[in-house]
Amino acid sequence: MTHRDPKILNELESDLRAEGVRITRQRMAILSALAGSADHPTAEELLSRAREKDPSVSLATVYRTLSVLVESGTVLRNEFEGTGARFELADKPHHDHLIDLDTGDVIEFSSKRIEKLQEEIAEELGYDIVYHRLELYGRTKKT
Amino acid sequence: MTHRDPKILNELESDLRAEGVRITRQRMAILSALAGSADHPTAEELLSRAREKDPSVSLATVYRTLSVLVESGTVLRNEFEGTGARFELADKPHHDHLIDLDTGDVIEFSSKRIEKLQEEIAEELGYDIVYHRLELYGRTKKT
DNA sequence: ATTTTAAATGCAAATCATTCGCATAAGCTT
DNA sequence: AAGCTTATGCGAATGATTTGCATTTAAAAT
Repeated sequence: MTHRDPKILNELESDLRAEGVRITRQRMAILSALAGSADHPTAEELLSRAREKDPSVSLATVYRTLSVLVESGTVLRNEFEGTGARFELADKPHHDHLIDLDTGDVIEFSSKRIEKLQEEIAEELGYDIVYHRLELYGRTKKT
Repeated sequence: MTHRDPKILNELESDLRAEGVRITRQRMAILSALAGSADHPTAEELLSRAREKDPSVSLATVYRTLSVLVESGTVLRNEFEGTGARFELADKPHHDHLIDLDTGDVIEFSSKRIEKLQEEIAEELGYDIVYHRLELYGRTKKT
């Protein structure tokens, strides 16, 4: 039912333990809910998915856990237009997003060339890029 | 005191009238406050700047006016990280933004090549881009 | 210029997403 | 198993933005 090998969960858990992050029932429920998500869920969506594994999880804990996971670099927070923040596991190489305006679907893509150009632009302006955000909003081409 | 030729205000006004937008004292105060801003003010900042011209302006009206102006394509709304939305007059050619993480300064830039690559990527994914958002977050290079 | 009519305004209350305070519960160290 | 420290759930607080409503006002009609 999950779209990822469950092995990743154990890895994530030990990585987090190694960083001194306490592993609680709720945190594991949230983490596995996220690992089992093929989309980019909101905190609210993650809450209901996590509750399937542990009904005691509260929304506040989802937010607090996500903060911890984002701090540790385990999770990425995206703020697309419209909805609240959307989260994803940071276990894939860097990518940007294309959002389907009709369905809300989020498609991942990446472009070495765009990244390179961004660096060049920042360089010319005398800046070092710490991070960036690139989102394309569009609709499927009518053929 | 303004960084733009005031001529633009009259143009904006007649364009808006032509679109059937009612011109009120408050709307003019907000519009001219924005035209006189060299930065990317928030609604709150715009409120205090507009109040210098017309003290009767309220925050609700700033928001309502900005909505109208965004709808009409006169104003662009940006949602950078951290603060609330920031606005700018849509009288310049398209550009993206680099945000200085230390000062909050917003620098505009544009890259034909990046735009082109975005189009190509969307094309490959079967999409037409309606709009996009590209923001670089960084700090000045230590020399 | 005055009336008319639909739309804009100010104010305060309502939303929405997210955060926080606090008393209780539960990890992790020994 | 005991103790210390951090995490949790709950509900209240926050911050940005929106909305309902009674009142004012811009622009159209007279």
